[in-house]
Amino acid sequence: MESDQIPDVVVLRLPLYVRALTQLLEAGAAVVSSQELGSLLQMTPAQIRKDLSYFGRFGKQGRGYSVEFLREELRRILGLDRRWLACLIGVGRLGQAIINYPGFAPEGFNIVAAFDSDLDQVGKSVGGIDVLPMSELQRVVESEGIDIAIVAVPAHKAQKVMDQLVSSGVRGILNYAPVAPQIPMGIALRNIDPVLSLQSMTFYLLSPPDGPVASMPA
Amino acid sequence: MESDQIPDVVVLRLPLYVRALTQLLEAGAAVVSSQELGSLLQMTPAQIRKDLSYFGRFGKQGRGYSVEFLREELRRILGLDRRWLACLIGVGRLGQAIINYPGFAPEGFNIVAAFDSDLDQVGKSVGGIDVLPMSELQRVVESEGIDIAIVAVPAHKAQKVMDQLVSSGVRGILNYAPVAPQIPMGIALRNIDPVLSLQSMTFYLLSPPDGPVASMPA
DNA sequence: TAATGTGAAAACCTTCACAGCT
DNA sequence: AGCTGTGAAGGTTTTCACATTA
Repeated sequence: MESDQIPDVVVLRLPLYVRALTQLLEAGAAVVSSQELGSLLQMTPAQIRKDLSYFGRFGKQGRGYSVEFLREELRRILGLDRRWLACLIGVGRLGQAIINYPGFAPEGFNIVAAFDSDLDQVGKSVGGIDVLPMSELQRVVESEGIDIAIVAVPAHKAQKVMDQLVSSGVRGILNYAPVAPQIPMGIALRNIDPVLSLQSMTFYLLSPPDGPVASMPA
Repeated sequence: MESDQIPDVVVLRLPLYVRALTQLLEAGAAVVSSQELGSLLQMTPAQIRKDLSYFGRFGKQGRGYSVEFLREELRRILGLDRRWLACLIGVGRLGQAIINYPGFAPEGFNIVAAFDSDLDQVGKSVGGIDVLPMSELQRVVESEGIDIAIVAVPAHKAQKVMDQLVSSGVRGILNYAPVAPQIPMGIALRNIDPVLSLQSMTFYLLSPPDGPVASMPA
């Protein structure tokens, strides 16, 4: 065995810490305690300290954490200190909204290619990117060094696209199609599904609970 | 004390079951076992049976579950057997994509009003819906009986909007802004944040694990 | 026979509480 | 004096395994 496996839930929380630390940095804070960070994110200080302890010892006892240092470390751990190239599959309405979404590039995620199986779309330019046919997928993924694919195709085409992506060499998939894709081990998958979010939310709208109602932002 | 509290993770999975059952129904399946459902969703049969057992006894021993019956029951439990009215806050690029997204209405989620604090946007029609000023929020939420708000405003405006929504009487919030909102207990909150999803995914792209890499589709 | 429903066990995650460092 | 880092405790979720029943 090598180093202990990091719980998935912990990895899901690290980007939240990075975001909070970025805010603090912009606000001019030099040091932060787990207490403060916790109240900012509505989490317990103990959870934050425990999460960080999986990766090292970043704080100074009696003082807290250097905002800038901790932020840098977490960004390095998550691989956010470099650029990631992504391609988009499907340039319908949703795909176009994704390619024009201004939130990806500033965070280091660059959409550098777009594909569509509809030959009427191929050749068009969407958000400044030429739409290529699916037959070009593997070649472009390899030549450009694309790591991530963003899938915005109709549900009934999603599994086939996933299969093509996996064999093209993409290593991570951000899936917007409302399906539960079958993906081999070793490929990272994240699903974005607002309908699913609403459908679990309504449970709590029917029978308001006593306790707090919230969700992991993921 | 009344009936035992249902774990949140269980509620998050119910819509997945509903979706799989809908597919099975369309494929003409009359009966399904937890085994089959599990392989469709890449979950263990035991987990599915346990999840369902929180709500009742829906199966027949030796046979499995009636696809149609189980689907109906789960839809009733989640409150999906009725319409839900939603309003949209923020009609920028993202907001327009949301209002034009064709996936909500067929699932019973109807966006019936849109608001924006930018008075240049007010009065326009987006996706067939008139954009109203924020000052109209409370009146419209009450008169139309709106339960859910979808937030698509810039990060720096999000918390203020949340506060307005809470006092307007909305009971659930689907948040697309990249922030961790402070919300009082009793309001249901779901966050949609593709950047956060990518930022946790890259961890696994750096150091490919031995185990499977996946995420709750939420 | 075949698959559910469920207590009990195991695994996992969060919180506690305090030793130890600055 | 104050806050981290962390074993241990506590709580929650998943998995097991089998009695039960159609």
